[in-house]
Amino acid sequence: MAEVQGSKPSTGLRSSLNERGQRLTPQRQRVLALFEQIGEGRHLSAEDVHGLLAHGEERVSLATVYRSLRLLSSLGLLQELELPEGGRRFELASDAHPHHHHLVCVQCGRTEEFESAAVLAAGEQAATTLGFLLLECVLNVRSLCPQCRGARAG
Amino acid sequence: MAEVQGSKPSTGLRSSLNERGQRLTPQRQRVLALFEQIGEGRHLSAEDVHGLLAHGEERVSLATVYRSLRLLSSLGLLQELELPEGGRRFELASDAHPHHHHLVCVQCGRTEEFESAAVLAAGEQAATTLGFLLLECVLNVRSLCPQCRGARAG
DNA sequence: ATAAGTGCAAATCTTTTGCATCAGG
DNA sequence: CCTGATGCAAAAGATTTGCACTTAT
Repeated sequence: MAEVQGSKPSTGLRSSLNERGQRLTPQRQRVLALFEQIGEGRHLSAEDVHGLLAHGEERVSLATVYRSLRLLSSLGLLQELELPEGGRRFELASDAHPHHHHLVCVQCGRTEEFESAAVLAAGEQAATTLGFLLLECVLNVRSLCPQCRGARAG
Repeated sequence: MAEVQGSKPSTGLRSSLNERGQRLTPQRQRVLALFEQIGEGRHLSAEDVHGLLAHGEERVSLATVYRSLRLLSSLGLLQELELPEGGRRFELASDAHPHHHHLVCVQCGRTEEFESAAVLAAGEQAATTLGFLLLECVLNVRSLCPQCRGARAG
């Protein structure tokens, strides 16, 4: 099912790179393709990416994974997460869901995503009031999921 | 205005610790007092805390700073931030502003805080919908401050 | 060709731990 | 006293960097 080929999703990647005099390498394509294959809501650390690409010919050195994550983020193709629990993580930046929010269970780590026009509006209002230009707006709701909630309540 | 004395703010600290069979040590008091002295909106890393407490008798070893930050956070007296730019940071947890949001300039790092009932309401609605129990709700707005905005438009 | 990118290993952080010593309750 | 806490230094992770070699353009 998750059989997506690295075939030709890098159209945007190639042009972004060319503009900056940078090159489209198989490593960069693999890293980006990995995020595209696993789907939008997934959060991966550098180590995760390195591990997932460890297959046969697909391997990318950890140093290059770090370099690629930074590059792809700066190109706006990946988004660095802001969830403190457990190191730096990245997810695919989505045009469809540029300002999506996270409901995180602080107990078990379960994460659900959601969107909210009201939140975006509030963020925009705050930005405007202070003269800032909003780029992205992410709400993190630290909470207890149904299971952990039950467990704690005893 | 922000003239808070380190004198006797540890009332809550002492009792919280006693409940858990833990001790009120001068190091823990110093770390907490530092956050109280610098005021609510300030974000400090472990290294910052260690540096700021480096004065004469006040010094606290870095290892203890780390241990204290974790402890104070678990007691709810400090709050770990979720801003990726530049390592783990903490701020004083405030009863007055439990769910405050951050407007962060991605260029220069300038950070402004604000509150919003609408955001909290949205967070609560999402939590309720999915059966989660909301603990805390933090909106991070990545943006460009007036200065950097001007510079970039240049 | 030629400058950018990669892999590897070494160098840097950042954070955690083991252990002997110290001190709060 | 006795157990929890501290400081130090070593250990463990996480991320970055120097360099010789490879490769997109």
